[in-house]
Amino acid sequence: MTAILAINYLCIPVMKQRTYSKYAKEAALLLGHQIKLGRKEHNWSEQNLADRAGISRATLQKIEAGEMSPAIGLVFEVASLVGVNLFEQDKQPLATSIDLTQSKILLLPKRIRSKTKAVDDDF
Amino acid sequence: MTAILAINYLCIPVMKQRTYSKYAKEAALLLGHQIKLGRKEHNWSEQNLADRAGISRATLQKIEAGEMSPAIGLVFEVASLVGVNLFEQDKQPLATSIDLTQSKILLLPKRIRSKTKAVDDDF
DNA sequence: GGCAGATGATCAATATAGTGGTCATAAATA
DNA sequence: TATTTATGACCACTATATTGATCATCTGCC
Repeated sequence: MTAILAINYLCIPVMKQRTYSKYAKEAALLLGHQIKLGRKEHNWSEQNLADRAGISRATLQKIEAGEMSPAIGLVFEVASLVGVNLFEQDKQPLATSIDLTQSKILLLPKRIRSKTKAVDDDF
Repeated sequence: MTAILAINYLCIPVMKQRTYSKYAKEAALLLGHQIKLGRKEHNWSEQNLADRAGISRATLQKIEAGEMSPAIGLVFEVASLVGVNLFEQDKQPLATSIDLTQSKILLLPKRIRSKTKAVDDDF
């Protein structure tokens, strides 16, 4: 019994332990904090906002804590509910920026051909 | 044989079919397009960028397509790799904005008490 | 034209996120 | 102060994301 539990504990949870850049972690943390602030400004409890977004309170807590695991759709949905501005560049509607970016993509070649063979072509 | 397949198709995949606001969907789409643009400007192939980020090419394709399911940590990590500016407000380092937001949160009451009992206290 | 590499798409297997539930504790209101 | 509600934290279960692989089809480059 104890042996089996030990085996489970030691062997089963082989996690990948992904790492993130400092910038990515800070961005998620900032977004989470802004959402928490926005929620409080609306005078909404965690449960209230979670219901509005159609997610569980546990997930909302992860989002507000700036964790990296929640789905980006859930995070953006909550952010939009509390009025956090994603991409507030130039006060344009997002659709305009989408078109602009898309047109820039179309100017570039459809496929990228790497001249070298390795993965270290930046310096 | 055919009957079993029909049962599987009709009954097993009972999806929740989550809905998202237009704003959230547009934000994800814009971010995905900006990442794709950034990747091409670096002359990186999908596989190349996926390797740098430590994710699979399939996941990167979802991210660039602006899908809502990828984890926010993966999206932000890829965005930082290609140089997309999350939260470019005021050219401040993100840490400064984090502190600023945190201090605003601390000014508000620690717990929110809703006066009404229902979920419709906004108008 | 020919080809090596890039992209689009799909799948089964597995890792992990999301949920509903619960508990203890903190703190706003009466 | 008493009470009611919000928050923080945890758990097992289920749904879903992520992976690695594969295949077909394109496309930049020689």
